[in-house]
Amino acid sequence: MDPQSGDSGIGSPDPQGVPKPSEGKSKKTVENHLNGTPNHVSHKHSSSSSHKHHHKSSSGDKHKDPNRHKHGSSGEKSKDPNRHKHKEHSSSKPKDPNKPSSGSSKDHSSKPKDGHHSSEKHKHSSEGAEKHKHSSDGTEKHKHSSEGKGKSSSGDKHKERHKDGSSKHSSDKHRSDKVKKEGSSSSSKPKSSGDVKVKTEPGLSEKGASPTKLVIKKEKEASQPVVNWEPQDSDDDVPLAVRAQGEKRAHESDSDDEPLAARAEKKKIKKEKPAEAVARKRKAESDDDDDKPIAKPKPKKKKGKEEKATPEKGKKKAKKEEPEVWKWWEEGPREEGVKWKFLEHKGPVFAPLYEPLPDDVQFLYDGKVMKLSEETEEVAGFFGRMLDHDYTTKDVFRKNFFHDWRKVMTPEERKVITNLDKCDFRQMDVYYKQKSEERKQMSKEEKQEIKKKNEATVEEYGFCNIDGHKQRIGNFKIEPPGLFRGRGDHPKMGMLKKRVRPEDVIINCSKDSEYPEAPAGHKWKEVRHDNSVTWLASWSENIQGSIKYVMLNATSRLKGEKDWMKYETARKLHKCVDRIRAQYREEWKSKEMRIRQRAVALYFIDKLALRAGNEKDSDEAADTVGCCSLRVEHINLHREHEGKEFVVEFDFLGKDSIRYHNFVAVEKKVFKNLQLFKENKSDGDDLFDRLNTTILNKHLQDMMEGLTAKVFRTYNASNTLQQQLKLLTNSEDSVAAKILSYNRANRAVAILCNHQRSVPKTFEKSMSNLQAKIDKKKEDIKKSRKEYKGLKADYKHKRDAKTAGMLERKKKQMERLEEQLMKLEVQATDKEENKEIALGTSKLNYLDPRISVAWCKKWEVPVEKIYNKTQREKFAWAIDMADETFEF
DNA sequence: AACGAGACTTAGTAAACACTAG
DNA sequence: CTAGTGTTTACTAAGTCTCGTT
Repeated sequence: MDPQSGDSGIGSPDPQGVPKPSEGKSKKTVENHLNGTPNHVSHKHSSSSSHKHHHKSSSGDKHKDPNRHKHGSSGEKSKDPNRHKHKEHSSSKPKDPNKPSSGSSKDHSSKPKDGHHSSEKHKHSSEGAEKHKHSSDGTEKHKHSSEGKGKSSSGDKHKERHKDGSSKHSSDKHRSDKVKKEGSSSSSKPKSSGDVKVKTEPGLSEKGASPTKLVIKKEKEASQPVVNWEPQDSDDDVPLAVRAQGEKRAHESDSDDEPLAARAEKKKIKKEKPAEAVARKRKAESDDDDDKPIAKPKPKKKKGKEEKATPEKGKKKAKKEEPEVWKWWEEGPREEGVKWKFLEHKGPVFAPLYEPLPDDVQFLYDGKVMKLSEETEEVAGFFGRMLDHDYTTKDVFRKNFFHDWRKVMTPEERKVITNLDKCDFRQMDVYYKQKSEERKQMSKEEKQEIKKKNEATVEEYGFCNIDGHKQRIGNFKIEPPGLFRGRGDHPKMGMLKKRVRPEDVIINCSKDSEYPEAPAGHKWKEVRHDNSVTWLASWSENIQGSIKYVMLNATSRLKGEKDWMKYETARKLHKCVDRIRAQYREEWKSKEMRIRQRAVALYFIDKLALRAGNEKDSDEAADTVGCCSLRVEHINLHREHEGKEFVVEFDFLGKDSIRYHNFVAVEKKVFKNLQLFKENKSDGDDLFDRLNTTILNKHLQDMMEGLTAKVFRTYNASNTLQQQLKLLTNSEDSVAAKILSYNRANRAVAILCNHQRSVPKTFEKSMSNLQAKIDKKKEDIKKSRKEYKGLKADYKHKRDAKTAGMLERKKKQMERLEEQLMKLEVQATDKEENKEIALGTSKLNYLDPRISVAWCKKWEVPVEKIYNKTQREKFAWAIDMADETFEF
């Protein structure tokens, strides 16, 4: 049946072990989601850990390796024969479609198979032929190989990709895995392989892991020092700083003239999108009339009034934030394409200006003190403050940084400073560390004061008035300057992220609102009134040239409504997924290569919850892929693996350079198709050369309105949660045990979606603390039990009321202790299972909150146990509308 | 079709904060 | 109250997908 066999699959995981992939056994095959999932985990994690180790070891623990995922790539980069095929490779291995990776062969145990493939291919002569033909014509895509030198063609593309030639991982990574596997196989992640987490392995897994994690580290720090809008500047410094908020009205400013209407006009043309349709379906009854009114509140209004939207809640007012509770979900649909009718805000808050270093903090060049100009010093400080980060030792990072740093130097400085190796930033590093230490040591009062100031800033800039309601803005602070640190092996790491000025910022608000005022002495780049978009301000960033936006917070109606629609679309898919699955299975047999590729890719997206995989430019970002952009080197075919037939091994870096490594048993037709897709191609060539996300999404759109590749992730994630909850929840369990079940269901989803996290730095420690607590509790119980026995014996003799009372009390105590013990144990299990899996992402972005709310209501688990305050705010709509009968 | 800009969602980590045990 | 921990929030990079152009 269905590939997914999800159902069955689902069931399979045993309640407890569910998450645990440990049992990868049979299920894996089937399942997909569930079982399959687990697999990933194991692999992935393990792998990851291994990688990590790498780093760590190599790089030195402390710093985290910026590239965590990169695997050993960092320095060595060994060239992975395979990967780069572009260039040299091409020549080298031109043809061997099958085993392109000669070198790697060892890694790919599958080699033999390849041979098969070829033969097979012949078999499917028809197909083969077709393919060839395509290839020939398919020039567009670099088709490769077809002819001998195909390589070259392919080469080009790839070339560009990894320009540096360093290939990343592939081989390395494999290697590492292997190692790990062999070595401590178990240790890594247990999962699928059946072993259960062997945590024990101190060597690799644990230790390694944690450090590894660290490795990750990010670029963030760069900006850090920045600080917040703290006290100091408050008023003066600030030209940029917004605080000036004066009183005057800038509005008249410029462009505004364009009639709002006009703008709206142009945009609105679009047709309604699915989501919208859904939307409307929801509450047909309510009409928009009411919103209308709100819409054009008078310009001035300000906060006070907003509450009114929902009369009822107005009450608490004074107290905390707004009375909130504006039940926007009970209102009728908005006019489509129009995101707001009225929008007023105070504009973004800029990063504080640079504060020059005190004179005693010096920069040395070639051992000699050198006074830098302000800007040069500022940029030097960005580098200096991250000195203990591993990436300041990376060539790419250093090179990019130095290049950009020189650009801000004065001619004289540029003349002198020609070698980064001769720069000594250590005093800056020390200085900034000291400053942050001081901040930590501040007295309570001082901290209090800062906090107050921050709150005032939030109160002033953190909210906007949209259609008469006061709503929180998500990111009203503009990103401070610093050194860019992309994730993974990013070609631009170390580049200078420039300071954003008001002149770079476009403000979006109602024409009839009070316009935000640019900081004193500055002007906005533009003030526009586009109500077809949701952003309040935007600017373009200098590293990738992309646009950054100031948008509303997740609790806002704009975001909430969209989120709700997202789940409605997924539920819609639920209704026709069988049909879609049947179709793509049928298409595996299609005569047309492009149809088969599309069908196989869709199968992966559905079964494994892979991301769509848009194409990306390798000069601009790390080399990562998704389903449609998988390359030949990312999958290995194993006719047989660990007792299963037709196993596809995935090993690639996905979003954020997180590794995805999984062994998946697939159906024979899929396997055969993959062999064909790989034929005559070498590493670096696209696996699905006749497919891209546009084609795929277009096809999906035809099958269901509003359907795109990512809907499958949402659907499978939510569906898995619902099924797992059904499976794992025991009515007799205590609330704590039920929560564990919930977390396990959540975990199954996180594994499916490959949501990883680094092992918390303090994991080992906190785990052993927990264990100690458990041991102690056990001791207590033993003691208590003994005492109880003693009392009992006593009572036998005395039979007096007093002893009876004591006996009773003792008994109660024992029970209490046992319960506490159980709770601790549950906690320990949960923690261990969650070591390197991040539940947050799926909870926040993939799981229909109504499923969780319904579950809570059904089992009488307080929602607070599942969602914290922020989450409850974000999912207020679901909490309010779902009852225990909700079905996804 | 291929591109590129634009808009918005999804993602993991570090900083900030809250909480607890000592 | 302090230090150590666990949790939440801030931050911003990295995806997806749409749309208008060429």
